[in-house]
Amino acid sequence: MARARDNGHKRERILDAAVVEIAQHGYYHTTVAMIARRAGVADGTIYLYFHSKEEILVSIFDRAMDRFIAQGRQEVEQQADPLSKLRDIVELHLNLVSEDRDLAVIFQVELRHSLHFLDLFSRRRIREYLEVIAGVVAEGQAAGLFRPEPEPLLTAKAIFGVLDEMATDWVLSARNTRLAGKAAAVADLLLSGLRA
Amino acid sequence: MARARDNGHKRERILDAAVVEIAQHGYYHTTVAMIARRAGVADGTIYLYFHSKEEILVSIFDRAMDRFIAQGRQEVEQQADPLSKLRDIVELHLNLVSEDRDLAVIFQVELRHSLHFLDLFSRRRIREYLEVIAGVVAEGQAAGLFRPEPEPLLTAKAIFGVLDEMATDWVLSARNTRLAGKAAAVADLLLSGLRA
Amino acid sequence: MARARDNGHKRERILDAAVVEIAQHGYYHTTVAMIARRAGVADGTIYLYFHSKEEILVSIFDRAMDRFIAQGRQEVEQQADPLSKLRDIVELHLNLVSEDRDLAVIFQVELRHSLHFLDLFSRRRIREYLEVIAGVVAEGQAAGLFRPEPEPLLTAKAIFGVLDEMATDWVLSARNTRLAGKAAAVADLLLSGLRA
Amino acid sequence: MARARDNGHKRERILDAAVVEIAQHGYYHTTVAMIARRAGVADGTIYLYFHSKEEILVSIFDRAMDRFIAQGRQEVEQQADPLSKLRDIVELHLNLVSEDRDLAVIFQVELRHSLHFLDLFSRRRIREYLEVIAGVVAEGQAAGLFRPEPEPLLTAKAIFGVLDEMATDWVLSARNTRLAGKAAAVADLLLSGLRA
DNA sequence: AATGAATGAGCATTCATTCAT
DNA sequence: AATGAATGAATGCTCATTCAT
Repeated sequence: MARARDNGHKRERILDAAVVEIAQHGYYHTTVAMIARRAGVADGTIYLYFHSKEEILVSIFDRAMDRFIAQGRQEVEQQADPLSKLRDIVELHLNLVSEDRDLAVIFQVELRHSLHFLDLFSRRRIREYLEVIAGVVAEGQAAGLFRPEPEPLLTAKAIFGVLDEMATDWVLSARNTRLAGKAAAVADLLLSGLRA
Repeated sequence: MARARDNGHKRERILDAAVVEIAQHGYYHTTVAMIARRAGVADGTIYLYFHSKEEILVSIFDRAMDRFIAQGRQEVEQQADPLSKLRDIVELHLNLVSEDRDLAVIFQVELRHSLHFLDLFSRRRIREYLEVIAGVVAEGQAAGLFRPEPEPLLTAKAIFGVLDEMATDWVLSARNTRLAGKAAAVADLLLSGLRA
Repeated sequence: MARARDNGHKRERILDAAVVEIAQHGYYHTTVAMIARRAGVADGTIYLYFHSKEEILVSIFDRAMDRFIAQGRQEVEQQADPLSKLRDIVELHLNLVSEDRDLAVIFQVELRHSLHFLDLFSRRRIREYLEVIAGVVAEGQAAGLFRPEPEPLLTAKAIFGVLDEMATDWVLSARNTRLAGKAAAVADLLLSGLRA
Repeated sequence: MARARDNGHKRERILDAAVVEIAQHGYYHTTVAMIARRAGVADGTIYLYFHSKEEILVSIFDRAMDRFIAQGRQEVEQQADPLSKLRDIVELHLNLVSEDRDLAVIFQVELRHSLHFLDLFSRRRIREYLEVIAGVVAEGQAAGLFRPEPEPLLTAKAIFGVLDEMATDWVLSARNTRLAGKAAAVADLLLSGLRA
């Protein structure tokens, strides 16, 4: 069990190291050796935990999305009102992004690398996330709180698009901007377009 | 003059070839030799027109943005009413994206590659585009047609975010979806959130 | 320890292979792949032991100069008489050159390649060698055995020039000439000019 | 005839440009385009006057050796006394070298490039030069002015070696040294070893 | 499990030379 | 004679991955 925990630790350490290196140098300019050095393991050791360099990227994405979606579902369950749910999702999204700039860089920039990658992996998980949002939209429409015309999934994509653009804009802008501080304004903008 | 036209042609042919290859294989998996072969020139010829492989990517972006912004400004000038202007921008954006799928792949996926690239080049040009949109928003607010609270630039980013997400979604989805067909719905969604 | 010996071996094997290839084809026409093939290692392995192709050339020079200067100093210490010392230096120089023709080719021809290289590396080491000779000249002058007028360093350069020209002449001439056999005549020539 | 003179001029201009560029950047780092630009002609024009880049180097050498040997022979003929003849050769050699530093760099450094080149071309011409010197030595021995033992050709090589080393030393040293100023000392050194 | 030396496929770029104009 | 655009062969170096220890 101590051994198992060590391994867990080592896998995590490798992922943590990869996040820092990839955020700083970009996926293609980060070598496996750089990740190994930062993680404090030998190059070959990486391959005991991951099959390839690409799998490291996928794992970073998966680990983060697990946390992301779990937190999103939790928020949604804690609130009764669809309006508050949406407001909370906006806040959560922008908070999570601004909490870990390195991770944000990877999500907003590095994961867009390859059509292949986006296609196979991330899109499937993002669809999960979109469906959480779409559920809230449908719920609000059913309750007569939101305008009934917009299609929930299209609306969810629009909401995600706005949040994603804010995140990218923040990642690419000067460091001192507060992303989280814009959450209220963004939520207002989105809700005013939805309200019945 | 024949020479000048030939050279223009050759540069264009190289860019056209690069668009196809990069859309298909991604920037890092596209070799200069592949671009040269498709353009029907020798490898070395590429370097008579571009200093480096990266400059090809920048040039693809610049050439497209020139056309994009020019058409955007033209549409904006042709319409008097801010509501119609926004509707036209939405339509134009989605139309241009769906007109050339390879170029769209490059814009929605490949150009997001590197923080460095986004930082130095594309962000500056995208800012120009954002300002065209923000101008329309401010105009609509001044005319009392749009709600006065939302900050024009933030709103422009939100609008761009929605359009960009639609474009990415289309690029990553099955081919037979009609992106242009969604323009009306998207425009409604955006305008309903803005109207006073 | 076996590992350490192996590594030493591998580095030496690469240098040995480089001497043969560069002597035969010249530095610029010797590819790293050629050196690797002869050394029996993969191309990439070269770069575990040397940072660049140029560093291989520098290392050949350094390895040889270390041996050369050490042997020169040893000879000088073993003899008491400045006349015998000079005679021994002449003999040693011409012997060492004629012992390894490939190495001689590199010293007499390939290392003269670039002003930059000569400037930075070889000249500094050659200066060490010149000073050993100049020391003997000064010693002979102090003992009244050599004419007092000639400046020791100028004289050392003259002696080195004669030896170097003999070496180059031998390297560029037909193979069957015996360079070492000329040592006595050369020594006589040099000493007759120095003797008081 | 005007045309012929122009061509002569153009060939000379190309050689002059090549001397400057090769002295500054080395043979392998000088491109044909660089030479063409400095000479004020198109790249292709070079090939109307020279078959290859290497032929330019050969031609630089030949042009200089023609002048060199001619002047050497002239000096030798003007003097009656073998001692004065040798003294003049030393002076001429060092003067010519120090008159054109770029050319000197090429002679002392760049021409040592390749065994092939030294072998085929320069050695033959240098042999001519050595024979002029050897002739003077033999003449001095016949007249009883020089010691009879040293073989004239060996002695000529030794003399050439000394002069060549002085030249290389000057080329590689700081610029302000006066090479010509050392001629007297060098001549003394050489003659003291020869005199009967 | 862990290591890290070794591998070798892969690629952007340069530049001597040619040739249509 | 002169041009200079076009060619394409050639090569140093990197780095993901393997495997003997």
